[in-house]
Amino acid sequence: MPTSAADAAPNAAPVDLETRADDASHEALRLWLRLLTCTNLVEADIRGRLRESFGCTLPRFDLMAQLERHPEGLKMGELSRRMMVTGGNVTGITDQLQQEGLVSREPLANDRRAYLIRLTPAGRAAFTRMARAHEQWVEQLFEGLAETERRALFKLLGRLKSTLVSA
Amino acid sequence: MPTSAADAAPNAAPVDLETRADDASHEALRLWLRLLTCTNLVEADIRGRLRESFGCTLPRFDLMAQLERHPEGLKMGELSRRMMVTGGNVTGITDQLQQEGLVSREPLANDRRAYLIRLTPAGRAAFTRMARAHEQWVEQLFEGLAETERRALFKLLGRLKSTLVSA
DNA sequence: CGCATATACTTCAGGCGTCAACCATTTTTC
DNA sequence: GAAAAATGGTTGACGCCTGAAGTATATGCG
Repeated sequence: MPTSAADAAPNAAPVDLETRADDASHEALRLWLRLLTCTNLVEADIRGRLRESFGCTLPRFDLMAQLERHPEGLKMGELSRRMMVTGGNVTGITDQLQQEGLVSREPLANDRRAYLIRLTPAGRAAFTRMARAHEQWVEQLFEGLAETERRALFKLLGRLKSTLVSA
Repeated sequence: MPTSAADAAPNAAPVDLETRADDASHEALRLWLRLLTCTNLVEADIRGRLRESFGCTLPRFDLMAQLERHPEGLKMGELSRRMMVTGGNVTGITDQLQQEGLVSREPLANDRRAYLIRLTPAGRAAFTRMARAHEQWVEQLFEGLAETERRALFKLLGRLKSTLVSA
């Protein structure tokens, strides 16, 4: 939780521009802090429930979720990109899910370097059970916001996201 | 990155309520997903810069930031609560910062179980340098949003946060 | 007082995540 | 075609983070 270093006592020097700059920074900082807090709160809640109810972790769930919506299979790199984590990380999670028989690594005809990762039937079944609960949890977490608020928030985050990726 | 299990082909069964419920869930899910993405993008950027520019990690920076704004010192438990991480985690990070001479653990008169963690002069100096850059990074990351957008987003996140903690 | 409970912190095992280095296989380039 | 570069994936070292169990001190209550 970052904070700022500059809430010192006021001084007599020309503070116009600097004060404005500081204020802008503070404002952005507080926005960022709040964004992070909200994400942490939601994430902690979901992770806890996932663990309690299904003995599953969030990353495992997320990986399976990607596969679920891409039944044709995904390569490791695609998984990595979609999950916004590094390749090495995906390797580890995939290894475990494969060990547990929830996903499969199939060789690719054209490219002998790559695999195609898919949910096994068991994996699909396990994921479906979890996804139902997961959807409800998320809906509950956000239902304190009115429909219009959710829509507005969604839109603003969309704006933010687009400026972030293009920056 | 969670997704939903239900974009199957349309069927003829009565889909009214269920469809609505699904839509509401999908909506919340997409909102959550977008929130997470934005946070991840910002966090990754800042972490990378912090590492490149100062060889520091985000958690270390955050811990020091908490101490900076509480010069009277904080107990481990307070740090843990403010940083929204477990106590065990704070122990580890504090150990390292202490090793590096950036923070100090001072015994507490009333309570021999607790310490008071404080920035050392060296720690304060190091943090001040980093905080200056950090503020600019954050401001840059959000400057793609107009002032009114930032304000609106800040407000909406405040609403979300309050519903989350009270839930 | 003396026991029970609560609090402050640490430790440990294990999973997540990064980065950097590495191997194997394409693809490019000349 | 062969050397060079790019791509797909894995590995290993290291740090963050959690949950559960453990230690030490404080507090409450009979």
